Amino acid sequence: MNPSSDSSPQRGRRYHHGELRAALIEASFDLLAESGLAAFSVAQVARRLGVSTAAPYRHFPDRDHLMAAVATQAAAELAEEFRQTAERTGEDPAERFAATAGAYVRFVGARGAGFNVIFAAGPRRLHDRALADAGRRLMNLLLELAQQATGQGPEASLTLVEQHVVAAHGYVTLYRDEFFARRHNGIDAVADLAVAESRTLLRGMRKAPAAGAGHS
Amino acid sequence: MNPSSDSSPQRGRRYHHGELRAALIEASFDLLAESGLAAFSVAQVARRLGVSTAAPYRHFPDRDHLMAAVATQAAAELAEEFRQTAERTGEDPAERFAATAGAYVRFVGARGAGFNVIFAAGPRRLHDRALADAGRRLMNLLLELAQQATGQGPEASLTLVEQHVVAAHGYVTLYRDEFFARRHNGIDAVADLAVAESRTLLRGMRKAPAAGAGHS
DNA sequence: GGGTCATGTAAGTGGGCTATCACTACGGTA
DNA sequence: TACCGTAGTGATAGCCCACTTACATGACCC
Repeated sequence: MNPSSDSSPQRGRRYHHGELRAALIEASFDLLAESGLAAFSVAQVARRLGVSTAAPYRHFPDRDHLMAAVATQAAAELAEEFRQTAERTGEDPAERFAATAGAYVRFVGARGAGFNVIFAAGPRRLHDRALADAGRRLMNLLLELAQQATGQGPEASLTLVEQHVVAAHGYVTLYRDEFFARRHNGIDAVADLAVAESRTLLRGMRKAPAAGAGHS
Repeated sequence: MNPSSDSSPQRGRRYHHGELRAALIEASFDLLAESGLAAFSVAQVARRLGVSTAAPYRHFPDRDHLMAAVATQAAAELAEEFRQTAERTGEDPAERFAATAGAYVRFVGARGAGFNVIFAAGPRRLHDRALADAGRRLMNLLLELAQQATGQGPEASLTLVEQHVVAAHGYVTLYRDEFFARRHNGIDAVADLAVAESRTLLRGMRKAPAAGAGHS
């Protein structure tokens, strides 16, 4: 009887997992994708890997440090996703920018982690340098794509990025809450809605580029 | 020693609270506003009222029924808020519609409950008639305002409502996650952003009214 | 004044969570 | 081959939660 056949671990690992740190982060993504941020727990992640609930604390001092590691990786993956999506989309800068909204929705659908995790309060309190840098790089990438789309400076483009991000994130969260249950089924349909919204935003902005928030 | 001076209850109530059901709903709003949906618990609500943790179960069979009552009231209050906001805003139907985005952000900031609560999975499983009706009325009101703003039929207007709602809700959630911490402080600034986004959406839609989600 | 019943309390059950502690298995190296 | 440090285990403390049960209170009605 090969021990690899009796339970969860692949390659017959028995006592030492070997790459538990990386496995914890990966399992965290799975848990987030399946159950959401509210249901996330260190114990669940450990159980999912078939390892004792104390094991994660060999690799992360506490829950927030694990979350920060997940968030940092999410930011990096998301940036790469945006880059590839823009590349794949073609030459039109407006379409390249809009396409990232769809990429965001699909990414969060598949990985469970988005801006809510990357900018979450817990990990943020740690002042984790790697996480802060990854978050900044992600936003800068979007800002760059937005500037190409608008042909305008960082100031006006930042407004567009915010609107874009907020809308995409709104679609994801309301999708998870089953707000769209009846009308649109499947993450791809919602991703298309987010892209459409981004296009609309850009059109509306071109029509009145000086529109800001400024009154009240 | 007057008993009214030793603890929380006003008017010297001792054993019977008298209007605990309504008080539980009201305290739930406070808790949601302060700590968010993830931190909501029946025990916290009870403690906040200075009442035993078993007391709520005299009025609600379980947690989800309390949440459903809160959600129903939130939907009704929100509808009233939208109506008053539109009224107060003036004659321009586009502005009347856009203004509801700001009202939504401010309402969720103050009361802690929005579409995430109204359409949450838990209460929805109860098939609560009052909640379902209140949610429908809320969406119909928005749809009506949107039709006046676009001058178009329900189909195209429904898309606008979705975009509008998603954006407003996105602003609220990312505001709570302190996404805007640096640039914009205060719920009013974020509310203005949501209004601006709604205006932009409407402009963009007028420019290309046939834009749907349709490709994938 | 006495009974009744809705509405409250105290105490407890069973469960999940974070995190710690003493201990153990194993891989690599002298 | 002996041993040592890394990376696991199991048990446990301390906390919070949802919900239940038996009992206490007091408002209202006769």
